[in-house]
Amino acid sequence: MGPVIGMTPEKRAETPGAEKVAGLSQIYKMGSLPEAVDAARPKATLVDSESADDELTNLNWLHESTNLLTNFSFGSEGLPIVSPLYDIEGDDVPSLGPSCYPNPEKKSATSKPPYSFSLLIYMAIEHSPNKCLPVKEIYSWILDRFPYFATAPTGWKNSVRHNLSLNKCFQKVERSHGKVNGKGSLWCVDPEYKPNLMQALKKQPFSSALTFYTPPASPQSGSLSPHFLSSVLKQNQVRTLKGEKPLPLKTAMQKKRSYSNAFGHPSTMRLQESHSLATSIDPKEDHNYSASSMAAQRCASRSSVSSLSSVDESYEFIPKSNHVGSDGSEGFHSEEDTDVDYEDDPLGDSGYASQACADTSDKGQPGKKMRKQLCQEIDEELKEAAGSLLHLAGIRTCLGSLISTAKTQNQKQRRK
DNA sequence: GCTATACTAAACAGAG
DNA sequence: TCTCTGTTTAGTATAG
Repeated sequence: MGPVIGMTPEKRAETPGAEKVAGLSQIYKMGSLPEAVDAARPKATLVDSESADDELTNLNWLHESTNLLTNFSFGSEGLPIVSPLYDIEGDDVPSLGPSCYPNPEKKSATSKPPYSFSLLIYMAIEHSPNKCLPVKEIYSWILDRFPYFATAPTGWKNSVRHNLSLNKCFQKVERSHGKVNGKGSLWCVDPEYKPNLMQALKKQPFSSALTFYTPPASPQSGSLSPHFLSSVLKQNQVRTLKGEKPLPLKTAMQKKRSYSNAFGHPSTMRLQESHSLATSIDPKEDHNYSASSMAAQRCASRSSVSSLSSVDESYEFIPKSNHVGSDGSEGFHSEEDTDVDYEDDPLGDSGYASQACADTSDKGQPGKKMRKQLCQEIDEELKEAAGSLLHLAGIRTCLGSLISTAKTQNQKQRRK
């Protein structure tokens, strides 16, 4: 069984038929949804695929979805877009507005939402432009979408925090340490568990939340993985120690792309990275949420934070001497320059990084323009990276399921 | 009855 | 000091 991904939140929910206003057309459009399920397919493929994709076997939740994806798509790569979900639901729901969210929940303002807290948090985070939110923004989002909580006892906030802390689907990403504004950390969805959450959402009476899924910013960005990011980070740390200029992320990406072009198809590289990401998690990891496994969970959870947080860490490893503002050299800015004020711009399109940049550019220091430009560049890189992480999670799941399916079919053919 | 999952409450510490 | 955030523990409810 998976982590706390909304197993039976609506069991006690007071809004049973709460309308399937799901934006299925959005799901249809969004392409690389790995959670598509063909209910008609027999279960068992995972067993067969064990040797081929070991890391999948540690995800017990996948046993429920071994019928995943006979139909799926990499929307951005020109493959046919077929959404079994769409078929299953059998609905032709009108496309949603720009917000991508129909607000079905508001129909039952006084009723308890049929989602578990983990799903609510997931939706909130996914709905944010940067796929990262501080707790306060998560509260706000939930309050906005589910007015029920406005009148509910404040204990729900405690539950939200409790969930964030305990549920390893969520990763804490430290904000910069400049401590100008904003308490606490940002919370992101661990890409590794994104499919789990999507799966859980799909199991909800109405899976409107699936419409939150957003494809990566660009096809190219699919080549960025947490491992890649952290490797760039490490390289730069070494370079910094050596007194060299840090390698900008974009440069590293270019090098990587040229490498993948030379030695294989880029998509292959992506999949390899995806695999490495997956294998970074202990196969024996306990995914339960029970008290007996809390400690193990916490270990696993905390260890998995590093991959994602490396994006954020990239702000921190540059010594002040290398700072752009001081010598005009390129590179990442130091942590003191990256403070975020979420109160002023709670994750607008500018996002975390750009907000940080705005802060830095207002201090009237030399190299202002250059810094601003660099900040924008970094902002774009981070956005790409964020999109890539999500994309990789989907690709990995798709691949695993495809392998499983192919193996099963092979075996069936051999038996014949 | 047992187990797993989810929710709630409470206490506590640290930071702003 | 107060509030917010994050962590931890304990207890309860529900479903399988």
